[in-house]
Amino acid sequence: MSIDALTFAKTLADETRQEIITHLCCTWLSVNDVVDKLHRKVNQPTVSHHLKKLEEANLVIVRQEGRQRFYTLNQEEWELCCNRLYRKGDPNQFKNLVAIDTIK
Amino acid sequence: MSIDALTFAKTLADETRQEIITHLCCTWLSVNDVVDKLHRKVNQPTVSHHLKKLEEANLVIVRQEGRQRFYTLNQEEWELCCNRLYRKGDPNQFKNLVAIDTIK
DNA sequence: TTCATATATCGATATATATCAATGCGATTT
DNA sequence: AAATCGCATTGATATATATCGATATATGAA
Repeated sequence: MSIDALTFAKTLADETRQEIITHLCCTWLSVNDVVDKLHRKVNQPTVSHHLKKLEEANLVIVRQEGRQRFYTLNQEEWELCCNRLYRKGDPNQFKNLVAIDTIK
Repeated sequence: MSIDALTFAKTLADETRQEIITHLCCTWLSVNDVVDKLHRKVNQPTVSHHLKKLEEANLVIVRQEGRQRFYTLNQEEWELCCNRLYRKGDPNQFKNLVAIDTIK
């Protein structure tokens, strides 16, 4: 099930999470990899917190391997959410805002 | 000048504002019109607050008429922001996240 | 001028959440 | 078994902001 536009927006509404997303496109990174990518501006628990939020929003996929957890962007979900925000020429495009959690 | 992805997300990350947006597509509404559309779930100062946020994000256009102010969705800006979040098949699409305020 | 209307602003409050240090927990290594 | 590593969770704190009542302001009406 796909998340609604409000959850999508709330998940994106944080600078650290946006930065994390930019690093998770087309790659699998462990939690500590992400911490490094952020140049240690934030600590590991903070990264864990954000990854959890992203996972709850279905915007990342997780793969456990030994004692590491690898994350990558869920591009399908990303595309779904973005397309729901805007479809060119569709007069009903804004009906999908706010309270849509019944899609797919 | 167009807003960056973080401002866009933060502006959308509120249920009341999303509801307001759905009512401002293709119509001009006064502040009190919006209050009515929201079935008075929130009061006029709250609506004023949200409209100001939307105006600061360049997501609405304002037209003053007498003692009323009419708002409508800025569809160009909306399209710009959405397209910046996702462009199918563009491997660089996520470079536009986080800190883009230099566009146009 | 006085009154009413439309909206913005202010001050206060409540709620959400980002962040970190400390710690817990499971998996691997020695 | 003991130590270590990777990550999650917890508890505490700080900050952001949504909301409202009260009030200010500006415009139009009487």
